[in-house]
Amino acid sequence: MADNDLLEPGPQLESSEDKSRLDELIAARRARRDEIRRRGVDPYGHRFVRSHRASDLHTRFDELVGSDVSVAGRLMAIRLHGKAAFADLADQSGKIQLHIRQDIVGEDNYKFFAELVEPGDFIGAHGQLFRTHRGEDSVEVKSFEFLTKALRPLPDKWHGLRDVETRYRQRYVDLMVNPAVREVFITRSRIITSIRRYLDARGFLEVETPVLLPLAGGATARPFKTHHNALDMDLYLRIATELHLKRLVVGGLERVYEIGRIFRNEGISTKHNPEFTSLELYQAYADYEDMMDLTEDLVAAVAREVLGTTRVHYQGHDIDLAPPWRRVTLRDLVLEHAGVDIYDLDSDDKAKALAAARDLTMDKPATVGNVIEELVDRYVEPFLIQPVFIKDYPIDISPLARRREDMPRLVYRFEAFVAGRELANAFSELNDADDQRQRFLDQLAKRRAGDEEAHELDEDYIQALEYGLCPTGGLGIGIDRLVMLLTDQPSIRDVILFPLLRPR
RNA sequence: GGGCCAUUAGCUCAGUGGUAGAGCACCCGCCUUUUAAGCGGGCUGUCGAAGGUUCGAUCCCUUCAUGGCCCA
Repeated sequence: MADNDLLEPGPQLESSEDKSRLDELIAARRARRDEIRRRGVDPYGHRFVRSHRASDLHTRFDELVGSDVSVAGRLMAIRLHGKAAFADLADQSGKIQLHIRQDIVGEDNYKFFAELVEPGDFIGAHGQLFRTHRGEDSVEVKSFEFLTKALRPLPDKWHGLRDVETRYRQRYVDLMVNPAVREVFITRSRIITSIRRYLDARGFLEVETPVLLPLAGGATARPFKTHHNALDMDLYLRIATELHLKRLVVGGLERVYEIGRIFRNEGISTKHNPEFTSLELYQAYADYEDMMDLTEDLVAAVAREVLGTTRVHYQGHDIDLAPPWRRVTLRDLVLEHAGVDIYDLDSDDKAKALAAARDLTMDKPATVGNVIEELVDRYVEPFLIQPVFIKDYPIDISPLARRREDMPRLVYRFEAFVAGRELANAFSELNDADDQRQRFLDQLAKRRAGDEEAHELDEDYIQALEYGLCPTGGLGIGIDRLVMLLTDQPSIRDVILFPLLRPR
């Protein structure tokens, strides 16, 4: 490369009267990119063969010191010292310091680096691993290749990017400058991999069921609506995978699961994003007690594999996910914390009276089930820090769960709570087609009474049950909440790469 | 849906009824083991948007936008 043709002073910019500071910074970087081209170097390189990742050079330093290594990444900082320079090179694994000496790389290359390479750019470097006087593992660069020019400046090297809105809107910037954020999403990926490994090892088959449906069922929620043009037909985005997965069990796939995106047309909060990821699994010949065993074992196994421990720290709480988890009936818990015996709530009128007496804020009709749920929200949830299974739910809020023979107003259903939040929901599946039809009809009645979230009647699902669904246990786990728990993140937006925001 | 808070340079943040500052980044110079490198010099703004009050508004008022927290 040529060593002449230095940049014009104050690179190329005449006046900045109608340009913002950012525009000037970008223009200056563009000018340096063009200068790189003039010197015969492609500012957008093609490939580079690495021998190691940055973190390898630290963890295997004793073994690698003195040998030649090749690393590539984004330059996060450059410290020029006259005829030598230090630079921090970041790849996904971490950072490694580069030392670039004019007497080693040559005057032309050194000038190229000092004048045209800046933080944000990608380079690949080759050289000998050593440790500086101050104890920093570094690569003494013998040669480097320019790989990609960054036209926009990086955020503050010390404070990083803090602005929450920018972090979500420009997650790529968040990821490049906030290593802890990167770590959360790497952990998220490992969690999901670990779940798959766990289930695959136990004979579960991963399947994919439709997202676009003529009717959205399987949960209590409002769906998103869309339209298919060729068929001129309204479609809904799924709000659960449940009904299709159980159809597969009817078909003879005895253990199935799906990890997939669910869409619910509801408010946004630190616990809710309109699209989120669920795990649902169904196991033939199992019941909800088996699902409890599976839930606690699965969560503990994932924690052990991903974190190396079942003891997690969540927002100031020390939580131990090791089985067995406490198992308690909903009745006992509500009695304990709210002083209400839900067995006495045998009519919607009584429920309504209780809601009024307790000043419960009901966003749904004050039915027995809804009032009990509200009692749990208000009086019980905040105390459920350690993992607990709450079992035996009211039938009217559990239209897909099998009825308890001994207490017909309850079903074989549990929810698992950890850190005050629902983590899992499971039941012994209702497999009596006629009972299921009646439950759907009851839901339709609720719909007519103004409950927009009540279930729709799914004729084809009933038909599937009529062919016979063997006794089956089913389980749903909110993946995002599990990730929040295992990464100690307070908001669901911190575990979703691109959370929904209003357009700018 | 309601309440509170925030929005100032590329980033992180101060600030005042009299037309705006710091650190980092950036630019110029010096510097061959630094690491928030250092030293010297320099540049940088639709103060979220629109109205209003005022001689004068980034500041006070209203509305709106976006985000955050809490409540529903």
